Amino acid sequence: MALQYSPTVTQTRILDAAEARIRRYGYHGFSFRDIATDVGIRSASVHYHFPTKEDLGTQVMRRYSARFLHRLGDPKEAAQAPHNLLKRYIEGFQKLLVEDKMMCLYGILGAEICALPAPVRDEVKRFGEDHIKWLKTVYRRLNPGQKKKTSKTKALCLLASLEGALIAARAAEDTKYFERIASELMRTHSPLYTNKKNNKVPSASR
Amino acid sequence: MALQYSPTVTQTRILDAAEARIRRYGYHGFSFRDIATDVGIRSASVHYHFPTKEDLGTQVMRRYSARFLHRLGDPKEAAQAPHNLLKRYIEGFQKLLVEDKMMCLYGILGAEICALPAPVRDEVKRFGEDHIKWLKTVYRRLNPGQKKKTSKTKALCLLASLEGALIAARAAEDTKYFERIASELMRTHSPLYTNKKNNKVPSASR
DNA sequence: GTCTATAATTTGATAGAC
DNA sequence: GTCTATCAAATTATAGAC
Repeated sequence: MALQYSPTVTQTRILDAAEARIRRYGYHGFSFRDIATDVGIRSASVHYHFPTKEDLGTQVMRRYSARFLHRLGDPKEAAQAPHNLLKRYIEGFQKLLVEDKMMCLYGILGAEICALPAPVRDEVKRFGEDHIKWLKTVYRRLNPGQKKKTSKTKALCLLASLEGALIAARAAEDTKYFERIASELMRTHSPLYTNKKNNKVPSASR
Repeated sequence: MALQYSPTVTQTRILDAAEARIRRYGYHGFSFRDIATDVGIRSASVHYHFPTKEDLGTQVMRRYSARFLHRLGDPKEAAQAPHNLLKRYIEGFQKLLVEDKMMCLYGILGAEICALPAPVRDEVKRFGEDHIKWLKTVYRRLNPGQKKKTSKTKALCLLASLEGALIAARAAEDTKYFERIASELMRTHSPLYTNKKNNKVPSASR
């Protein structure tokens, strides 16, 4: 399959355009002609790089997942306090909304999961698995005493809350909706944090 | 606009089919011919009842919202303890997943909000407003001392978490994902509840 | 690699007979 | 109210010239 190693400039621009389209309108909300127009080529040229829509969708989701995970970094990195990793995680979602002004691919493709070709569906599924694993690791560090199952449940809760928060904020056309949920999540999920604007970490209370 | 008072049998069957299609595949994932096949008529007959796709989508969302709110009941009903109302609320979402095996319309249409005609978008937005208002009222009853803003934030959190939980559970093809999030939400949002299977209410501890 | 041209299908929507 | 027939546009995708 294409793009296993290094995408060309045109391929990158096609992936960028397709990602933006999907994150706004969903998998069935864009066409090859749309992408062609965005990039400034013809739709046949898009097909040259990505033979089918299924191929393009799969590559878009795969690149998105890899980039997201890369930005998150290693959840076991000793230099990073676990609550800072959680903070970074939540801020990552906030950037999707505020900077990109788009949905998360996992959220929008996950919602229409039944409508997706199997390879795209598999990539969406994998995004979820990867994030739950990453978060589970962070929660284990944050609270080493608790059961593994509890860490996973908390991971699930955070991922679900953030995806839902993106949807609610976009439906209400109010970014603050996301921010209020994010604050509450920081408060709930990381007991070291207060809900005031105090990002400093107390020694080790509670 | 149609359906203001009483839909005919055929109109109801069209709305049922359209709702099921949208909740699985999204707004752009169904056609008038799909609906016609589901109902057993021709696509021109569907257009007779709902002239445009925008009309159909709007009516589907409007009926869904009204039905959901009706099932929730009055959030101020004195006979219902507020934590029971929250429990009912969460169980309502669980039924969408387990019985219907579909998304919530707010979740799937909210995700692709940019791709929707304005009238449909307005109905989606209204669903969110109605639910946040309903939940806010319940949280106010549950904790009369807290700020109004806090109640609204909690309402936002619950709605977002449940929508995200539906997405995560469906993407992972594992209903238990939803159940684990739901349990955690009951624990977090209603301090009277333990996370054990104990639905009885203690007198007034904490 | 990108183009023109086009095939094959599907889409939302309408006209008019019954 | 449902049908047949049809339209115009859009869709995914391919063939072949440059």
